[in-house]
Amino acid sequence: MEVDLPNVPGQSILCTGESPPERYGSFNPNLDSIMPAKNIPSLKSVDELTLKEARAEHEALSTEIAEHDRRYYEEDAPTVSDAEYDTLRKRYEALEGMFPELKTSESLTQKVGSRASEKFAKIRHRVPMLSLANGFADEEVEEFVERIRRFLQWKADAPLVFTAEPKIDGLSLSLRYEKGKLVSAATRGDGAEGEDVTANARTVDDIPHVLKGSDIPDVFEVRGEVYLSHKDFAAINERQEAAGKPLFANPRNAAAGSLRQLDPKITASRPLCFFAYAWGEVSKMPADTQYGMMEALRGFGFTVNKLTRRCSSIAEMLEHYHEIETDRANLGYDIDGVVYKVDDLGLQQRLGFVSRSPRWALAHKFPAQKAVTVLEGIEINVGRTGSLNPIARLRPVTVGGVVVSNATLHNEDYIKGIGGNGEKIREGVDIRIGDTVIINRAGDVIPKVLDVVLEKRLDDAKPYEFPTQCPACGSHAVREVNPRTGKEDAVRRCTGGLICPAQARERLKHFVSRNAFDIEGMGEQRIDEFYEEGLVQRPQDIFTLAERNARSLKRLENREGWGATSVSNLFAAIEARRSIALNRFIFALGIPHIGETSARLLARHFHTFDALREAAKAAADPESEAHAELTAIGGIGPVVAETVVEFFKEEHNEEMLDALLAQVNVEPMEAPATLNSPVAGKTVVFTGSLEQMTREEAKAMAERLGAKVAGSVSKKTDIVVAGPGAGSKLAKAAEFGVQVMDEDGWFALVGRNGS
DNA sequence: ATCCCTCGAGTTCA
DNA sequence: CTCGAGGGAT
Repeated sequence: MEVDLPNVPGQSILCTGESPPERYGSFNPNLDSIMPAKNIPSLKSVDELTLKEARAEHEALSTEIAEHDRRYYEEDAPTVSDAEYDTLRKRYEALEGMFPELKTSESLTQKVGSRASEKFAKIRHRVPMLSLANGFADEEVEEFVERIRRFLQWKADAPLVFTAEPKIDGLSLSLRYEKGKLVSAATRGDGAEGEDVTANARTVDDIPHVLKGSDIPDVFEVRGEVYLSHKDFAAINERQEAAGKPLFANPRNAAAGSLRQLDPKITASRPLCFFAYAWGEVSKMPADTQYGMMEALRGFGFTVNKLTRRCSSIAEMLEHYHEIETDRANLGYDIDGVVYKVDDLGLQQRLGFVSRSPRWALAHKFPAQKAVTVLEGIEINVGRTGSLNPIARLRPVTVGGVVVSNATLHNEDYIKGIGGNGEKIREGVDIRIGDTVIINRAGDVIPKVLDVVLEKRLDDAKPYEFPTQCPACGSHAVREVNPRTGKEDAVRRCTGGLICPAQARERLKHFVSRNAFDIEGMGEQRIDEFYEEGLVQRPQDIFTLAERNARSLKRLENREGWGATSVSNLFAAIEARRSIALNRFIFALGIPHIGETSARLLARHFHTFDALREAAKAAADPESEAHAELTAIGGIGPVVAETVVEFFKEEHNEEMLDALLAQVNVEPMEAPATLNSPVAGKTVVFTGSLEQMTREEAKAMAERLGAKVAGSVSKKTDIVVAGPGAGSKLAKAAEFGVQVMDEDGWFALVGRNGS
């Protein structure tokens, strides 16, 4: 058996030109983290065109768009993604905006029946649609309940009631009713913003157009799951087959496909069902428990799942879980687990959220489907940070309706059968090429090698030798030793740094990615090509591309598959990003350990890029004030500070920054919007034992109000909330003259529930 | 010194 | 979605 080490280890994922599926955003109350860059700045290159050029481009676009429209409407076979279509359309409109004489009666913008600029309009959820924490083992349910008891400081014998209901495997939908009438329906989308599928939702029998009953809140957002029964799924697939159309892999895909039909008539012909189980914005709550809400929903005319129960102990929860599991095959629709929720809505509110899921709910999933296949090879990809990432190449196998041919192997130790904190496969069992392996899809998504079938191991199978040289540049690849713990890092990294082409490409991909510069049309493939051809090798090259192209003989327009339009689209996308928010800019640099969150922390603290840069350079001396300032930022510790310092020390980076800053405008970050609360922007320290709330609750509450919560008192502290038994911190507060109050004082200041 | 949580950086397929 | 590691609390 041979190992195929690819020369070019970059990713092999296809770039469709469409932006990748939305990654989850952060669902903290402040949603700025997931907001796209503000308004798109003017398309600069349009106003540089002469009328003659504009006319030519306008005409070309007109033909192209008309053709896409025809394909879309008449053949139902579009050849471009919606995103690409939109770019064309926007450019077209921009041209007309600049040269109104182009706007004749022949213009596509003047004709009716033109395709809407996007398939579905977006709807912003007033209350984000969150995901649930999940677990597989019974113990995880116990931990979940324990965690809640601890958080609430609930005594062991104090009653705590949960609801338990099947977790439907469909699509989440949010329905908005105003004065009892259905006004809109939106898919979950990324949780913050979904697609408007109102017309389609109206065709679902289980979704009432008007709520029943008398005491109906003015605003009621009902959430639940759209799904297809097994019977209807089979019928739809029969019809698809008869019509020679591709079959749906599973009921969930079929339901998704049906709901996202542009023509509601098609949706109407698919017998979709809907279970209600949650809510978003509600002007007046009809009940104060989860179970009560379910009953209320039924009263309003919704279908709620019959298997919803109230449970008052872990034993009851598990019993109901196993009951549902036993019944699973007979339900007639797909479920993938059981959801537990704290019944009391007051307690739900107290429990609040951890990152992006509620602390008061857990999805207890059924064991994931497994499959057996053969490990045909191990490939090594090189990441942006130089990490050597092993990928299992598998003999293709179907797991849960999807064909899987790759899976991650995590790192060297995982292959060797040495477990870190996470699970190892099995004590002392390593993974070898040619092995028969068991895989599943973790959380039904990411394929993972679970175990090796040792009985089937080939006699000549040898332990896999993890490369100690970078497959891309040949540099040494090492596992650094963590100076604190004296332990080796789990990942082996290429030491090639700037000379490693794989790292350079990955850094570029990061730079243009959605949460960084977000340059549309700069996908994996295009970066790879441009890099290869020497057109774009460093971030700053992106912004001089158009200029160089204009001078060069080897023009982009002459490349195969490139027309004037694709080139002007790309340039327009680049121009649109010449101005960028500070936090995005910092994130885009790809400094190790600086992700979205830390980038925002730095942006908020320094306000301008120059300030950050100055501070980082001054912090080269670990004894300096600047160094202390860095580590004083909450969330930035010694390791992260050091990495930032190192980044700005590097001469190549200096050069890159100078070149880049000559090309782009980094918008200073304004001081965080002062929330309308008495503690907004203040730094609060809680000390002593708190009697009316737990520390965690206090912290969550203060942060909700826009305050920063610190652990120790300094001269930057604004308020110290001291309970009984407060000691040194109280003394410090006196020393610095910081305002001190007790819990009652705190509540008097901010109100009982923190609103 | 050790826990717990959050974050970053990697990952699949359609 | 997962892991490992950093940061902060204990």
